[in-house]
This record gives sequence, structure tokens and C-alpha cells, in this order.
Amino acid sequence: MHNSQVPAETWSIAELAAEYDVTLRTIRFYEDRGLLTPERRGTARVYHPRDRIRLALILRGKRLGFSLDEIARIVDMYDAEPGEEGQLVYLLDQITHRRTELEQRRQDIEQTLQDLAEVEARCQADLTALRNGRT
Amino acid sequence: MHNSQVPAETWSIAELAAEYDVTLRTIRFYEDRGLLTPERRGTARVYHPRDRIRLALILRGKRLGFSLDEIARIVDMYDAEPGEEGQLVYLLDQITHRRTELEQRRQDIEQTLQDLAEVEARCQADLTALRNGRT
DNA sequence: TTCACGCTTGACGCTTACGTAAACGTAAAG
DNA sequence: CTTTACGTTTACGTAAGCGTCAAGCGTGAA
Repeated sequence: MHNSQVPAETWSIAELAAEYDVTLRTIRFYEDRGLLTPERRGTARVYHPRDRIRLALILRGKRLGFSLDEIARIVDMYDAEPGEEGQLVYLLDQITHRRTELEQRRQDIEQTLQDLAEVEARCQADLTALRNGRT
Repeated sequence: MHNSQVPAETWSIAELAAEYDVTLRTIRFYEDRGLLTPERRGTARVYHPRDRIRLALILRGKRLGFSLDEIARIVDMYDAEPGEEGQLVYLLDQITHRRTELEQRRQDIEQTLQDLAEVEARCQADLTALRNGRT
């Protein structure tokens, strides 16, 4: 009775797959690459909130064009234990590195958006010209 | 003598490769996929400003995580001929689509940057605590 | 002419990120 | 007990994006 306070908080592989619109194969593959480590109940996988969050982070990393290896390194930073000084310094270093990459990507995006705006303007102009020209 | 006015404006494959830090193989591969169409002088490839620009766009697309197929469609929009109405409408449609994707990516980047800032703050705090704690 | 240099075309190999069966387990429902 | 639903592992297949030879051509300098 006392666990009625904690509603589920675990998911099956199919539930997670449906929620994030990926295949079971994909989720198992991520586990294979060490990105997810679900609990086992018997042989079946049971996913906890931590796994769910990590999956969301993985998919975000993919949208950003990172490889799974890079994503692994990034995601692992999120729930790194405090650790010793060297480890912390390393982490801060990694963060700086990733930030630089992301800002480069943001630059790319903004440039591309501008370019697209120009192309769009040209198209609109051509279209208007075309429609006026044909009476 | 009269072409001394127009400084080169063409590049060899090696020059282009050096400039953008890619291999010859990569450039030829892009040609194979229809992304580049250099002139031929004998058997050798000669690249014009147009090719150079397209290569830059391709690499930017790659940094943004688009596949070469998608990049082909995007880059081709840039130097599309005016064309007929249907074509123009299609192009405008594509632009809207790509813009949506890019704005999603930008969202992802900003969220990730925020997340990294949090992780960084935690690290800094841990580090400070560690250094104060050890006398 | 010979040599080196830069370029060329295959063609096979490799990694990433899954897709796609095949064959089997398990637990509830009919 | 059989079906149905959901899960499992094993393993081969594949598309993308190149790396990496191998072998040959063209051209300018020695």
C-alpha cells in the first residue's frame, strides 16, 4: 500500500520506445553501447527515471549531430559523481570544449537561417513577378 | 596578359582540400553524390567559385548533422533557377520545412548549453569545497 | 628522355547506427 | 492447453561516409 505514493516510475522497453518514437532495436543498441543500463527483472528490461532522462539526452545529442561515442561522453558528465580534483578539472575542461562546439553549431544555424531567408525572398519575388506577368 | 585582371578564381582539388581541411577522397565522394560538379581540364578537376561555395555549404550542413542527401536538397535550393510556379512553391515549402528543423536544433543547443552551465556550476562548487576541505 | 609530382580511376575495407529476421522464453487469457 | 502479447538473444544485412591501397596518366623540369 505504501508504494501507491510512488506512481510506477518505471517503464518497459516498449513504453519508452513509444514515448520517444524509436524502435526497441534502437534502445537495445544504446544499451549495447553503454548509454543505457536498465535494471533486469528476470530477463526483461526495466527502465527507471534516470534511464528515461538519459534517453532524452541521447536523442537530443543525435539531433545536434553528435556521434553516439561523443554523446556517451557528454551524457556521462551529467551524472558524474563528485570525484577527486583531477576528475573535476577534466570535467570542466570537457564542458568548455563542448560549449565551444555548440556555439559553433549555433553560428552555423544562424548563418543558414539567414541564407534561407535570402533564398526565400528571391523565391517570393520570382513568384510575384511570375503572377503579375501572366496577367 | 588580359587575364591578370581575374586572379585565378579556380582551384585544384588539393588546394580546395587543404583550404577546408578535408581529403581528396572526400571531395571526389561529394562529386560522386552529385554535390559538386567541377570543370574538367583534360582529366583533372578544376573548381570554380561556385564549387568552392557549395563545398563550404556542404561542410556546414554536415556540422549541423544533416545527411548528404538532405544537404544535396538544401544546397540545390541556393542556386535554383527561377523556374515555374510549381517549382517555386515547392522551394518555399522546403525552406519552411528546413527552417523548422533548424529552429528545433537551436532550441536543443540552447537547452544543452543551459544544462552544461548547471553541471559546470556543480563542478565548480565541488572543486571549491574540496580545496577548502583539505586545509 | 627520364624523372618526379600531382592527378586520375577503380575497388575493396571499415565504422556507425541501426533494420530485419529467426528462434526462443514467459505470463496472462480464453 | 493453446493462443496472444510482450519480451529476449543471436546474427546477418545495409546505407552512409569515407580510408586506403593499386595502378596508371600527363606534364613540366633536369
